[in-house]
Amino acid sequence: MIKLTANNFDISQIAKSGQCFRLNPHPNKIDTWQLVADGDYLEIKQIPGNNKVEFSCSEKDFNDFWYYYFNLGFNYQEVIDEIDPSDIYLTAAAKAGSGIRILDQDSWEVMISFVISQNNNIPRIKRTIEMLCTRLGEKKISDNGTIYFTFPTPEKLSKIENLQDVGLGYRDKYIQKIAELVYSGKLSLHRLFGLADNEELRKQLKSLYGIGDKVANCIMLFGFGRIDCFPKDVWINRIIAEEYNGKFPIERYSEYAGIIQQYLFNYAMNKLDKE
DNA sequence: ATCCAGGACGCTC
DNA sequence: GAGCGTCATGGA
Repeated sequence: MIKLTANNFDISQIAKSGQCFRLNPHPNKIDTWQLVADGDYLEIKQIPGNNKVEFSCSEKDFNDFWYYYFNLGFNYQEVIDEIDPSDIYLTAAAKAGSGIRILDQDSWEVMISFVISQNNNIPRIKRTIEMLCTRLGEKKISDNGTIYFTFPTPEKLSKIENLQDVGLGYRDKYIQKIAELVYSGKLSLHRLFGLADNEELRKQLKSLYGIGDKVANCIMLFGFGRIDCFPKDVWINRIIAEEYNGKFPIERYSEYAGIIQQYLFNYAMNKLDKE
């Protein structure tokens, strides 16, 4: 078990920020969340009253993996401090989401998860993904005896005939095609990682059946570490229309636009501190 | 019951 | 290139 002091780290805010779908409150442990990621299971406990956090993993696993997964080397306060103080809405949003971090998630899982997310709501996205994992993932048992299911592999998803009864709706054909491309080797996520140019990566993601501009940006932000991507979903578009007269000054925050996007999205969707 | 959801596709024009 | 209807499904 690892215990540390972490600034700008609030696991509850991260869980509710809509960037990941398999991070949920533990059903019977107080102040504790459970996470399945990259085939592993982790419990995160947020100690109330200070900024200490406990991770249920070895020091080696923390140093080799979870430290990067939770983006702990990045100073989020510097981002918050650079927000235009005259921007009342964004200032409030950043305050309400000051514990959010952009998780460095597995690109395959992010790709499929955000294809599922289109024209969908978060509770149902979570339920669908959980069903997908339970039926097609690998069953494992954590060190503390918790049973969990890993995210299904490209091979599994490409070989299943009846994906529709997992609750994917019309998106089943998108998922199946992408899974086939990855499983066959025609699409290499490793090769995509090598594309340093955002425009080129975005173009290649959007060439896939079922991935448009918004989903491509989410995949880049959450699965490829491109924190300068700014996905525009219905919530963001609504905020820009209602709070910014149709024009948000994203160029001011271009290097870390994805973080700003998360503050805005989280604030609006969770209706924080708004009368 | 009706509207909506971390939208994309395919068809017009 | 912009403007529409359509696409499953269930949460609120």
